[in-house]
Amino acid sequence: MRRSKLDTAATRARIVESASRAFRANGIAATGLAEVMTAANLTNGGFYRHFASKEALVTEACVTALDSVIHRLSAVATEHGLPGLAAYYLSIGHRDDTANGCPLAALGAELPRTQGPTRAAAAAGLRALTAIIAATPGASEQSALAAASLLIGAVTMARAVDEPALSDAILAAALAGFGRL
Amino acid sequence: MRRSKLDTAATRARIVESASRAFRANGIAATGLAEVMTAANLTNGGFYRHFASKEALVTEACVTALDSVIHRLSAVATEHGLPGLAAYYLSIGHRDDTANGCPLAALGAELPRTQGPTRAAAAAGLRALTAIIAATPGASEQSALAAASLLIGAVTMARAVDEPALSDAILAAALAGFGRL
DNA sequence: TGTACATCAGTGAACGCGCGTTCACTGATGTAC
DNA sequence: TGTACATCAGTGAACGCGCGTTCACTGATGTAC
Repeated sequence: MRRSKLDTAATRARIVESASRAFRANGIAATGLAEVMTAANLTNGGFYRHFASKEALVTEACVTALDSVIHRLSAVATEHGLPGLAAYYLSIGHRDDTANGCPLAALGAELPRTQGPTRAAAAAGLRALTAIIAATPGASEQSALAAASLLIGAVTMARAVDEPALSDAILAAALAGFGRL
Repeated sequence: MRRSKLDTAATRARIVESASRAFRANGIAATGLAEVMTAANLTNGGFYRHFASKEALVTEACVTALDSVIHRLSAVATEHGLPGLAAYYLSIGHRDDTANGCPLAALGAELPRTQGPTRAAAAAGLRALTAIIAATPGASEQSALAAASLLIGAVTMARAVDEPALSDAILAAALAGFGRL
């Protein structure tokens, strides 16, 4: 039955939230809408009251995930400086919590195959991450872009390999390398 | 009808080759076996004469792609040194030819969700890339691991964003940063 | 070396299944008077 | 402010479709004598 505007907005937010975690954890193509809706305590059918298509949800889920992660990273950088930001991004906790981590690292290879708005959001997210890194006396925009790429590549690879020692070594090497960029 | 052992081996290689390109170009989850078989000039049904499952093909396709790319990168490094290697990996040509490029950059985010053998192959590939970079007087294993992560992250992001200027800037920034690692 | 037969690569149709999407229906919410 | 009715969020079943996989069949290849 019909719900209040407040309830409707809350439901929509719950779908986006659940999708944003599922996409990061299992990939966009491998995540079904039924799975997302079930995780949000809803049934399939209601989906299209909130979104025009799966792609529209993908865009919103990416935007939301990026907003949340950028906000968190920004707070860490303010409190602990650039070394703290790198340590946080390259932490074992971040590596092991793909579902709540940076979507650029979780979905990187899938982003080229998403639609325009999603890719634009990804670009904005990368710019934002770069801006956080560049907001330091002496840091150039260019070196910040390289540093951001290093963070994303390292976490992606740390998750890809199946040898714990190598995975840890990637994070440690990237942390050391981050200071040199 | 039955084929000669030579023909059979050639067919199998054709399937692996076609799969290795399709997986890199479109992702593993988004690539169907029918698509792979059609690209290899075969029909669906024959697939299981050569492979036990899609996952088995994924592993072989990754191994093959990694072998070929590592071999190419090794040759470039021998001929043009480390700067040449970085310039090659971070080239616009590599960025724009995902189907024939490095599978670590093309499939990075999908690798955590593949089976053991595929992830082991990815780890071996990353080690091989790191070894090529570390095979330079004065280069440490650790900085090579960070450098490899930078290359992979940069190409992944250069493909993800939809703004050509930003994409080019990522590659340029990574090339400059590579020298500092 | 020649013959008879078993093997098996490849075809093309079919299997069950889960996908994204649609729809008729319910009943509380929101709106118009 | 109270009433009558239109709206629409959510349900649950169904749609067509393409997926990975299986299978009966064909006929050239490989093998055994």
